[in-house]
Amino acid sequence: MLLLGQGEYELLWGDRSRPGRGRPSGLTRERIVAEAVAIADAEGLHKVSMKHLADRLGSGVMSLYRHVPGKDELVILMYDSLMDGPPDLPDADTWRDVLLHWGRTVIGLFRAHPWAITVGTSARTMGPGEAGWVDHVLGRLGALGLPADLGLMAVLTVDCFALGAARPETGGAGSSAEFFSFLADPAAGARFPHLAAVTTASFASEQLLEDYFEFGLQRVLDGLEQYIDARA
Amino acid sequence: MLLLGQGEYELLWGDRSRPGRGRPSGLTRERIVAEAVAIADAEGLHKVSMKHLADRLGSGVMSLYRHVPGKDELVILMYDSLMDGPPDLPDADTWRDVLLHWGRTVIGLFRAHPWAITVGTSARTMGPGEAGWVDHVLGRLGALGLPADLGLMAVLTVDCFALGAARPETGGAGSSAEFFSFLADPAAGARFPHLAAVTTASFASEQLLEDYFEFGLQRVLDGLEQYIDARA
DNA sequence: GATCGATGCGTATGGGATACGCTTTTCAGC
DNA sequence: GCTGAAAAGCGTATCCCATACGCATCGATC
Repeated sequence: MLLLGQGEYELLWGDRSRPGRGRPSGLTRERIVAEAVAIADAEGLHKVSMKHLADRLGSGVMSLYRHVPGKDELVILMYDSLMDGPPDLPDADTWRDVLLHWGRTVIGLFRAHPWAITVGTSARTMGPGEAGWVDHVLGRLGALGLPADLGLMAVLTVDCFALGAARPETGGAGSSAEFFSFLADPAAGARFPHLAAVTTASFASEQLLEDYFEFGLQRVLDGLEQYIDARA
Repeated sequence: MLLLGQGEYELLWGDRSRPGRGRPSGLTRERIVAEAVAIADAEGLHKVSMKHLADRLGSGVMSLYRHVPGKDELVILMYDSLMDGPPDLPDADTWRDVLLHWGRTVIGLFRAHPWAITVGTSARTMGPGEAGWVDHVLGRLGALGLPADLGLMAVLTVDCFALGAARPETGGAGSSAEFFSFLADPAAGARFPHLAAVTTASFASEQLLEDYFEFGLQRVLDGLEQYIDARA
């Protein structure tokens, strides 16, 4: 099936129904996208080449282009496919807990698929998967009494924070020590006195640095709560 | 000058002094990096190719490799070079205002150099430029009475939010309308009822959606303030 | 069974990164 | 000044990648 519009909207939301005529396809967009995600998860996004992908699928390279307009579009579809189906959110009694679980789910997604971080920071059009996820949380938040427009702002805020905190390094252990490894050089300590002082102090409370996502998330929720309470 | 270690640490922090011997270089790493940044700013990161860059510099392609180990490393250097010199922060009387300006400065950087967003979400080692910026804010925060370790956590939190909010689309006008354009289709409205309800409501308070960075930043600062006050 | 329309895919093209090795240039030490 | 070590500059060749084009193939509809 050929895509007519070249915009992302057409790509993500366009009519994908097949006219009855013509040869039915063995390859499907879904298979292609799923395999590409598998490669990206296992070997990194830079290993997702049309050739490698076609080999895995047992097809010719150019066959892929019957189902996907190009490489860039494939990556966009890969991203949206990660959010196919509702997000796995535990039950909660307060909107604050819903947002807490939402934040953890979002960062969990990016930690499981680090290649998606890049896509998330550049996507321009919301796809059906992402729309489904957002719709789902908004439903939960609404049911717990959070006004609609505030709910959207809250979700966007938590989203932004989670996305920004999701740097690949965050996932690994001992990352902060590595991040600040340059301070081992005494000259660097003199060049960056405040930073050196701070990190020396902070290595005592190492926990904080390692868990800065949880720390920040709680702060974000505190801030949202304060704003929403003031509104009520 | 050839780089021995292939790690980012060596790249960013390694000894770059030149032994007296040998031909002095016309090209310098600084010139190369600066030109690459100029290309990325004007034409996008994907237009920064070794060939294009060499042409601009009036040199041969392979000459670049005498000063930079490879393309990936060049991009890392480009990123860090954006933070060469102290950040431009207005004077402020409270640590809250310092953090507010910090957040705006950081997102301003990413809005001015959208290609840097991708790098920021993947960088693993802090370079001298970034260290200088962080050291600078920490100095300001410390002078206004914020304890050192809390300052670092606060800066990291604001950083994460700014980075996550810095999607390229954020800069443009009318982006939220485009982002939700799929809701124009009545079928989508039925499929995503909560989202449809919310956005219909939200388009009344369009301001909020367009300025969600400012909104979120204030919430983050509220949350940090609450936590820090409770500590004191 | 003829036809139309879609699929599968081989080949060719143009670009990109970079390994290798040769040439050129400079300065340290004589 | 001369000489040679050391570093810079860079042309060539190689390999990988995305993708335009066109042809062969296949199935459902008529």
